[in-house]
Amino acid sequence: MSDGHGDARLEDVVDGLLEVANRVHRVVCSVAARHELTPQQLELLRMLAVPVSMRAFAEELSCDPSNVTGLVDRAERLGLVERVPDPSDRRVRILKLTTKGRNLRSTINREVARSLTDALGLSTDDHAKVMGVLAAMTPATKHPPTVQPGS
Amino acid sequence: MSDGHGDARLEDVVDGLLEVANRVHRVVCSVAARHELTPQQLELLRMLAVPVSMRAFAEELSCDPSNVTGLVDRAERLGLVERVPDPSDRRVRILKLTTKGRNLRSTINREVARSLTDALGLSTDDHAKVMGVLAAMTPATKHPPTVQPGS
DNA sequence: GCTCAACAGTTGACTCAATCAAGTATCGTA
DNA sequence: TACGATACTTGATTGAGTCAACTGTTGAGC
Repeated sequence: MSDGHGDARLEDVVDGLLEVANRVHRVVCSVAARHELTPQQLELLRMLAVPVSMRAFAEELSCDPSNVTGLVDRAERLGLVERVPDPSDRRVRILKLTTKGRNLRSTINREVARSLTDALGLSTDDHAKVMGVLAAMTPATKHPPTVQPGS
Repeated sequence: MSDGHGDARLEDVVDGLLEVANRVHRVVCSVAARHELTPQQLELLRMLAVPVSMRAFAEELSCDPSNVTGLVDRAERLGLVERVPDPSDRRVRILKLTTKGRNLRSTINREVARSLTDALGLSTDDHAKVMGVLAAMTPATKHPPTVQPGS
């Protein structure tokens, strides 16, 4: 009976956030499983909208570069990504989705959106309200591409 | 420039949700790491407010029971939980936090709350609004104890 | 031009998480 | 008492993640 949530306790907010994060994660896992991917491979697909170096990818994931090697090895074996040598620096490998990877990415993004709204019971009316709250939560983490379309 | 979020696109809502879930996860990982725990061990501590059987715990996690065996083995080795035989059914092991586990649980809950509000930039004023949205997202997943206090 | 430190990525060893299949012990019931 | 179902464990296997040590490449100083 949360009629007036004016008395929202911190503990409840925290529990709610962890609960929602949990549900989101399960949705991601189930969509991934449907395509015989691991959640990390799904995440990799989602993040590779734009090609990046292994290095940059490891930083986005805030994980060890050697972890990315393994991730990409497996994704490459599935034909989803490729390592393209960077002509301007022969140390660097650029990660790029293959055609198969791009197609799967679109499919998955659609399915995640659908499953997520479904699992969280988000009506279209809620979107604006949710976005308001989400926007307030993501202050400085907006990373717009910052790539020069020219070059 | 999200001035008017009346035109919130589904894609943005999904991205926002995944982003927030991601941040929440990182907060959990960092608090866990601070206490030399894995995120799963932290989750175990959080979930064991009330003792449950291995079986029930596996179901809450929706994972294989054998996974719980490993999880609990490691947590037990750290002195955080114990397996208590259920006198009414000798097949069953009840998972219970030790004193050390309970103490660590309180500490961690406090730290998660603090780090979470910090990482998401949640002012106290936001709590009510956030709770409103969260409550709307968690329709049927409220699992109140359902235990008979009388027994 | 040559040297050397810094950097990008990989490898190997290791731990944890997770799944599955098969096993042991216990329970309930016919 | 015998048997199927249940609770948990074990062993094998895969993926994810870390760390330390390695290979190649780059770039700056000399």
